[in-house]
Amino acid sequence: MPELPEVEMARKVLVEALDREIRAVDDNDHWVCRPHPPGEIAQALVGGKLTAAHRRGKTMWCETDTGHTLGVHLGMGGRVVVTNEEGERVGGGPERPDRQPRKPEWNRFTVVFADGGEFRLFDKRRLGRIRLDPSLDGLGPDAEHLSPADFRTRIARSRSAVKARLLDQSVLAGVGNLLADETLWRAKINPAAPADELERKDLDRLHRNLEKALKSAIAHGGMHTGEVIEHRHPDGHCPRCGAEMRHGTVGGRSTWWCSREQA
DNA sequence: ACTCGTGTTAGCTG
DNA sequence: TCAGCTAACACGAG
Repeated sequence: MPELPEVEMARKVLVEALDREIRAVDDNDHWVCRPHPPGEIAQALVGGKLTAAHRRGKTMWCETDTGHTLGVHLGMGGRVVVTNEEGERVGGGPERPDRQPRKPEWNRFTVVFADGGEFRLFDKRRLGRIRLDPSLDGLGPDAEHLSPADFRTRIARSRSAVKARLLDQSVLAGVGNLLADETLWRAKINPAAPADELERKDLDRLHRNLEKALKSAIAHGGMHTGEVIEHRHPDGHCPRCGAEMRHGTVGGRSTWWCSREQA
């Protein structure tokens, strides 16, 4: 689920976990908490507090008053859950009903506060990740705050497909598969076009449409609200011109584009 | 029954 | 050095 817009919503939930004394931590999921052995994250956090919640791209991290930072990544389908002393969810919108019964083992990481509330990483697929003192080296600047000039030089620095450049988190942080397709569709650029062959006007148009797509997704509650997203399927048609949508693999990911406008 | 997928990363290959 | 592929994670959807 999560791309930059969804992760920003998760960060706001995480704010509800700040300034509460940490009584216990369950860090026993060795995959989600790798490379930390069980107990290592707990030892670093218990007795302290989370003091700030940050985000760059899809990566979140909390400052603490114990000298550590706590990295939180949602992977493909992770969710941040924060509860109050009554065990009620806080910080999110209206709680959407779960289709399937929620299995306790899908809580991959838990921080228990002295007030009885909790912060949990809920993640069925186990693709999320919790790390102590994560390095942000190698993570590009946030996709939301990038100058046109910086965007142009970063994207066009390689001959890879332009979609692969958008997805590369070291180039810019926050663009996932759906946002990449939405942005390229809005800009009418073929996803497989070599990035270093794009003209300046194409790169600037791509940047403007990335900002528009991001702004729209954040305002409407996530990438699923993108204009072309619902047309990414066989028999789908371009919502602008009506031409057939094409499908293929670009940058190693499933990709849909308009056969006429993004030829 | 079987394939695909909103993400990341280490390891391998040409 | 760069670019592309694969496996691993584990579940839901079609």
